[in-house]
Amino acid sequence: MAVQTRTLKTRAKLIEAAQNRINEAGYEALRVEDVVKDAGVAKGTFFAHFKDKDALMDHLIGGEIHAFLDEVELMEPPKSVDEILDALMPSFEFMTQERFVFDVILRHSGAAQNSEIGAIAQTFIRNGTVMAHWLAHGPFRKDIDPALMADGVGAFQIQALALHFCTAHNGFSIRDRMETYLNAWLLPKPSG
Amino acid sequence: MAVQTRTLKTRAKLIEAAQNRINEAGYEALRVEDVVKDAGVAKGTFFAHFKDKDALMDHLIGGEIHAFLDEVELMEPPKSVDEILDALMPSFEFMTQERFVFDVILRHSGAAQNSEIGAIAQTFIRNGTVMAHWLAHGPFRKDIDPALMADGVGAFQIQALALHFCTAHNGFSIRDRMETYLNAWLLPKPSG
DNA sequence: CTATGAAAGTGACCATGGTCAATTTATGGA
DNA sequence: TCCATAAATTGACCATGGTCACTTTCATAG
Repeated sequence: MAVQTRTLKTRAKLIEAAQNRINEAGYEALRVEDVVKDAGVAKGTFFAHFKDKDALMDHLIGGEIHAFLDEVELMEPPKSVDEILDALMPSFEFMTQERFVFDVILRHSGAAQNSEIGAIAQTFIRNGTVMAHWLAHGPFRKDIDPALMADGVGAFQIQALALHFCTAHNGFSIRDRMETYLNAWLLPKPSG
Repeated sequence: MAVQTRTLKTRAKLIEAAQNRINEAGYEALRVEDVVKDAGVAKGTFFAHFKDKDALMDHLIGGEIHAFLDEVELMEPPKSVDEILDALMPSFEFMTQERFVFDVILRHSGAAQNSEIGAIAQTFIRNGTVMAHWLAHGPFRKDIDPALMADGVGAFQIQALALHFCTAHNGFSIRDRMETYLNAWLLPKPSG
């Protein structure tokens, strides 16, 4: 049997309720119990729709990041590290709004450990694709595969975000740190 | 008043009980209730010694990693990417034994968000120090600060470990992936 | 040796995510 | 229209991490 309209409606109610709560009080404060109460369904229903609370978080946070990527994909390939940073900063802002959000992203960035790939993991893949295309067409090092370059940008992204939450490493903004990383990664000058 | 002997004994009992359980059934299966039962103390006592379960994990996992670093610090500075990998692999093995372990490490790698720095975060700092020293004295690129190089190695480490748990990225071993990363990061050849 | 205040320890209790046997609702065929 | 089956939903219940008012133990001043 195909999925019923009812199912889609319930799912929509759950997601809307969750989003509303998050808009009010942030991601960390979200409680499954509140969501099902607002959505007017039983607790068990929630878990029929989402494997666990984290799956909902993956869906919602992944959705936000996908929206940023929609913007990013419309851009011209950047011609400098600075232009790359301009493109990345909006999503960085989102990812650092709450430590909790970044933790969810971290947990899910390496893709689902088992089953199918989640929304956040998808954004990383999508990000890699866009980035590889950009890097292949920009004024950057040519000695390595653009996919590898993109992979590295992803790694430095995580690093910069992680250090942002680290009390020992303040004083540098994420953008400044990323700029240092990307210059060293994309524009190495080992001879000079 | 100074800390009492009693305190140290209780703490030791808790840690020993936890370590035994972990040796039996792994990190993920650890239950606070089991630990306090084995240690012969009340649940509340556990939380008087550790802020939360994660703090115990940080202590135990951080301890293991510190032991690897003890070995690493005795080594001669490596003369190639391959030798760096030889030095890193043992701890990689430990970090990938359980997805759960890697998640704990990820959560704590960026140092404590608030209060004082945890054991795992310390290992990252220590690792950075050793690595910077190595890189400064090895046949690697000279156009950037060794500390920055070390920082990058850390970022690629996380990336390689994360991808190891990603079903979409199998076929490459961690070591192979790290080798690719480190060659591109430490020995760039943008001209050729 | 005893009183006293601080440190350590206790366990009933709470918060919250997650499960599952039972129930209700939808769908398609006879 | 009615039945059989699958899908969807329910909510009591469980697992487990974490809290806190209270009790016990310790160290030291007098």
